[in-house]
Amino acid sequence: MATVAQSIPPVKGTRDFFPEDFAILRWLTETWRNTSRRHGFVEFDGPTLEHLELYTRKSGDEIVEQLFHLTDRGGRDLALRPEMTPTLARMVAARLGSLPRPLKWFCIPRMFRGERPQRGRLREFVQWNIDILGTDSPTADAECILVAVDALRALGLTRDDFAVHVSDRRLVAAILAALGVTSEAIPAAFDLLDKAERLPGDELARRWGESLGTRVDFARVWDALAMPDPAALRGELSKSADAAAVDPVLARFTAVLGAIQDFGITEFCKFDLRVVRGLAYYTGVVFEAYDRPREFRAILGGGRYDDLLAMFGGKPLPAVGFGMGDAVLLELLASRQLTRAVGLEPPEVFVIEAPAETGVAGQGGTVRRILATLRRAGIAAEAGYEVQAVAKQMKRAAERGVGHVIFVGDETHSRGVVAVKNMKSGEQRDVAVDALLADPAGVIGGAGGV
RNA sequence: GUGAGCGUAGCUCAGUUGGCAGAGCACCGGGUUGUGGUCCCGGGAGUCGCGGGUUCAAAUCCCGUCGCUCACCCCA
Repeated sequence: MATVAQSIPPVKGTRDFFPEDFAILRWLTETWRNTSRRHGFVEFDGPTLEHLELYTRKSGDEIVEQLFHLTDRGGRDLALRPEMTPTLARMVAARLGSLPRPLKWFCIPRMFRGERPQRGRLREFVQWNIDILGTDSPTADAECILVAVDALRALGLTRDDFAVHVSDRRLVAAILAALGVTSEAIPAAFDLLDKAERLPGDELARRWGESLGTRVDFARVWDALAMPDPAALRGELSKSADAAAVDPVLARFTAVLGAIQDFGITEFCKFDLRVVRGLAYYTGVVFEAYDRPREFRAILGGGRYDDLLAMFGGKPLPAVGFGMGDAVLLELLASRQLTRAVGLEPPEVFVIEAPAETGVAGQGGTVRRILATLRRAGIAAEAGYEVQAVAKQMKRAAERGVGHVIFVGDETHSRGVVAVKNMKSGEQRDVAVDALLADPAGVIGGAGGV
């Protein structure tokens, strides 16, 4: 019987959004959208389908295994977009000369990844992207963090729920260098630091030794990165020959922290050099937000990527931004019972047609005229398709939570009136059909407010 | 691609020395023919994931298979 549902379920890692589910997703995306606008960002979008090469050029061929790729009839290799940055880079590069800078753009695309789903990771998901392009100001770095914090607060999360861990790759690199990691080995070190908390200790030590040799002890590095504030860097770097080279980086990072302070979100942030991000293209400040108990994966991640745009557009363009996916965030919000729904609001008015006495004409036509007039006037109105017992229809109206019920029945036939009932107060009065049709907003408003 | 756990009604699940498949929620109907969410009564619904084996008898035991979940790989 229900064989389709059984034999053709949703594709693994994708989700059916029933109205009550979609209402939660809408709440989330509209909060993202409103937050973006408050902070001066404009929305853009690009195609869901892109040339495969757009992704392989930056990341190499191995990424093909991790995305959905297909071939069109002309033999072109295409991919469902697994990330937004290449599309953004192309669009910006196309109009680089004419766009006023800086650019503050956001988007809320659906994205796809061809991997096995697991907790907080799906094959189709929604990700909010915030990017500021064309400025290397430390204020822009801090502003991205401000936007992220503001959105999470708008969703109901507090300083007890999450923290943004702020770091800078160049500072981490300086510490690694001071501890003896060669510059060639730094990318591999970043990669392992990014995985450090997910890998078992022995596996981590094995890979560390494999990539970096045994001369530099991982535990030593890990401890050094736990320093509580940037000032401690000087002590850590005192032995290093080129400690002075770090000063400009440190000064800029301090400026970012100062801007965070000015924005009033210091209590939501945490200095944490153990955050480096897995991607190779970050060039400076990087940050990730986590729930405080660290029960879930990272809620968001981002940072400065000053060299990436040049790879696509030819001309360099400094940039900073972050991405925040819906999967982990919705799990966190659900665990705090903070999820809300928008778009499921009940209609303001429910029109009930009472069964007519024998010999009296039905009032279906009047019901339909009232419905259409109310809706034209901007008042959401509903009615059943069949005439049922009034008690039954009242039950439906009450369950849906409508504000007003309009009764259409024999009095409508005999006296030209309907009864308008305010469901909250219980107050009910007769209103001429003509008056209702002439001024629906006045009647409904007058019956007890919208 | 690797490893572990789990598959019984739409949902959450119960169902052990193998013996006729159940509960709650949800849904639908009714509670004396024109006004409320509670409450009462009733109803539909499942090839117990699928296939094979053992047995007089399998949701239950054995083998296989598919699916889901979680972890790993990867993390944009």
